[in-house]
Amino acid sequence: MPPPADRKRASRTERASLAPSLAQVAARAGVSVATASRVINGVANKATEETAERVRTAIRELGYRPGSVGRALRRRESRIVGVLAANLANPSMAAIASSIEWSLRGEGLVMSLCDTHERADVQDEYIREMRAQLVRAMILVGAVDSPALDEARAAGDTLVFVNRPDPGDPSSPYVGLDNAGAGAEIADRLLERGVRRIGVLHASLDRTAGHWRLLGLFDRLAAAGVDTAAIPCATGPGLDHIVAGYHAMGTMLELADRPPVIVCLSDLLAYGAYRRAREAGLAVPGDVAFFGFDDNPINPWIADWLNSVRVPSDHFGPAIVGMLHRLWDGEERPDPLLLTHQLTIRNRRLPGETGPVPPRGP
Amino acid sequence: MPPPADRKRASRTERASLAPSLAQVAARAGVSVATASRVINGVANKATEETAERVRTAIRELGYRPGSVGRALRRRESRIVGVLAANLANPSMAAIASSIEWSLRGEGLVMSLCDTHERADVQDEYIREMRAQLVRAMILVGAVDSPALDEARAAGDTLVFVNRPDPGDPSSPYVGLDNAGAGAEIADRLLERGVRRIGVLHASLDRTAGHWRLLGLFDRLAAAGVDTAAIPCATGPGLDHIVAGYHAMGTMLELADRPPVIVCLSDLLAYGAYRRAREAGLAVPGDVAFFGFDDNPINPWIADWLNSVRVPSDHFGPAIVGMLHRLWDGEERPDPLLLTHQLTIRNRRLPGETGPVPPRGP
DNA sequence: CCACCGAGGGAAATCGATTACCCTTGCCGA
DNA sequence: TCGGCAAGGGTAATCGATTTCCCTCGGTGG
Repeated sequence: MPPPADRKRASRTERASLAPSLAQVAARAGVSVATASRVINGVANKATEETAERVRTAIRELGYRPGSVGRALRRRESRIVGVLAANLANPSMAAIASSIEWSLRGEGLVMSLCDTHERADVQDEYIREMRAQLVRAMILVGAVDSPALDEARAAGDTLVFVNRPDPGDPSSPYVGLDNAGAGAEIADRLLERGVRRIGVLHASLDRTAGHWRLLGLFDRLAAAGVDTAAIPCATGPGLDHIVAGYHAMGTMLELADRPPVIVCLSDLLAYGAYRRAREAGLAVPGDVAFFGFDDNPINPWIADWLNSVRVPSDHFGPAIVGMLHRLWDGEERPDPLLLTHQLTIRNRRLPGETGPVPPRGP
Repeated sequence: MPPPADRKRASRTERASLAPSLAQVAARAGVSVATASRVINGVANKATEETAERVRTAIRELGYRPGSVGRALRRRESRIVGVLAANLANPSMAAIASSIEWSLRGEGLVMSLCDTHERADVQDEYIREMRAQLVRAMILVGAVDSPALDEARAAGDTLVFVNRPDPGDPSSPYVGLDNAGAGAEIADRLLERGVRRIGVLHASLDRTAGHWRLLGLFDRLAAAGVDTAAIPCATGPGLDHIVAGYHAMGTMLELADRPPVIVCLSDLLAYGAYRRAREAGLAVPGDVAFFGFDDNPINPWIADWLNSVRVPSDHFGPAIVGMLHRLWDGEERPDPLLLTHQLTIRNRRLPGETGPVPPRGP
C-alpha cells in the first residue's frame, strides 16, 4: 500500500498534464518562445502583425494563460499584493478588505489576505511568507511592531499602513482616518450640546488607532476647559473588543456618578457595552448614550442607538491604490491620505444634554 | 526624464538585491545547492549531522528563507490555497474566512482570499488566476455556476464547496450547514409552540443555500398539515440581503393578514426587515418576531430580538482542512461534512404563540 | 560600393529550488 | 578477494516565462 505522499504526487502529476505552456503555444504558432512571449507582452517592433495573429490564435485555441509562477520567478515580482489585517472578524475591517480587493482587481492585481490576530509573531510569519512570494506590495491594516516589519521597511518593500500608522516609523505611507480629528469632532458635538460629563471605554491603547482618537477627543475637551483628568476611563481584558466593552461597561456602572454619555473607541466596544447597560436595566439612549468609531454598515439597520464616526469603507481601496501608484512612481514618502470622516448622530437627544429639544426632522 | 516604468524597475532591482538564495547558503556552508536543499527538506541519509549543522548555521546567519516561487515552479504546486468568497461584506462569511485562514496557517499553508461578489465572470477570473498560481486547492464559499469552475473540476483540481453545494455537481466535496435540516428545525420549534401562520423573506433562491433552507422548512410544515402554498413569501431586488430584506418586509406589511412570525433565509435579510418593521411602528418581538439563519456573532450583543440558526463559524476551518486531507489522501468523493447547527431562540414568547408562558429562566 | 540602421525573430541564459542520476568510499557477506 | 549495497554528496536537468544577445535581410545615406 503506497503511503499518502505517493498518492498526492500522483494526483498532482495528473493535474499538471493539462495546463498548456508557452512552449506549446510557440510550437503551435510555429514561432520561438521568445517571440510568443513578446507578442503576449506587447513588445513593439518585434513581430509582424501576421505573426502576432498566429500566436494569438494559438493562445485562443489552447486556452493558454501565462503561468504566474514562472513569470514571477523571472521578474522577481508577482502580481500578488499581500494584505495583513489585524482582525478579520471585525466587520469594518472585512469591509475595508473587500474594498481593497475590488480596487486591486481593477489594476490586474490579486489580493492575498491574512489575519494577524493582532499578534506580532503571526504578523512576522506572514510578512516573511509574503516576501518569499515576491509580493508587489504589502498593505497592513492595523500593524503591530515586529522584527520582520523592520526588515521589510529596511529592504525598501512597498508598504502601506492603513488605519494605524507604522508603529516603527510615523512617516511611512499611511491611509486612513484622521483619528485625532475624528475624536475632536465627537468632542465638538458634545460640547455643542452642553454635554461635559462623559466616560471613555477603550481596549489596548498602545500605538493603536484608539490612542489617537482619545488624544483628539481629550485635547479638544481640554481646550474647552473640561478637566480631562477627571474623565473616567475603563477597559477590559482581551483582544476581542466586544467582550472588552462588556466588561469595561461593568466597571463604569459601578461608579458613584456614572456619566450619562459613553464614548467607545470602537463600535465593537460599544456593542459589548450596550448589552451590559441593558442587562443593568438602562434604556439606551434614554439613560445612557453611546458614541463609537467606524460606523459599521449594519448600524443604521439594527443599532440605531449608536452615534458613530463613519469610516467610508469603500473609499479605502481607491485611496490605497492611489498611494501604491505614488510609491511605484518613485515618490519617497507621500503625504498621508486622510479619508473624510463623518459623525452620524442617531440620538435625538442625549442624556445630560442641556438646551431645547431639536425639532423632529422630515 | 525616464518614464515611470524605468523607475519601477529600479526600485525592484534595488529590493531584489537583498533576499539570500539557496546558492548563497550552499556557498557559505561549503556544500552544493543539492545538499543544502536536502537538508532543508529533511531528506534522510543524505547528509552527515555535521554537514547538516553547517547548512543550518549558514541559513541562520544569512536569515535565509526558501523562496516560494522557485519551489512552486519546480514542484508545480504552491503553498497557497485560494478561497473565493461570494461576499466578504457579509460578516458571517468574513468569520468563516477568518476561521479557514487560521486552520490553513496551522498546516503551513497560506490563504489567498477573493471576493466574487456573486458574479460568475469575477469568479471565473479568480479561478483562472488561482490556477495560474498553482494553488494547492480552492475553497469556494458560495460558488456560482461558471465555465472556469467546470474546467477546474474537469482538470481534477482540489475543490471544496462551502455553504453552497457545487452548482455543477452535487457530489463535489461539501462542507457546511445542513440547510434543509436547519429549515426543518425552525419548523419543528414553530409547530411546538403552536405557531402556524408565518411569512418567509428570501433573496435569490436559485441554487443558493436559501433554496435548501426553504425546502426543509416547508417539507416539515407540510408534513404537519400546514398548507405551505398559502404561506406568503416576499423578496426584494438586488444582491444586498439587507436592502432586499427591507423591501421584502415592506411587501409583507401590505398584506391583509400579516403573519406574526417572519422566517428570513439569512440574518442579513432579518436586519433589513427589522428596520422596516420598526419604521412601521411595530414592536419586535412583541408584534412581529423574526427567525434567521447564520446567527452572526454580534446577535447576542445587539440583536437579541433575533432567533437564528447558529452556524459555528470556527468549526469551518478545521472541517475544511479535514476535507482537504481526505482529498489529498486520494479519497475520490468524500461524504459531505455537515456541521451541527443549533437554533437559538431569544424571544421568550412569540406573537401568535399558544399555550402557557414558559417560566423565567435562572 | 560600403557602412549603417531598424525590423523581425531565434538561441540561450536566467530566476530559485528540487531532484534524477552519477560517483566515491567504506563495510559486509560469500 | 570480489560483488554489492548504503551512505554521503556533487552535477546538471528541470519547471515556465522573460530578456539579453545575436543573426539576417532590406533599405538608405554618403
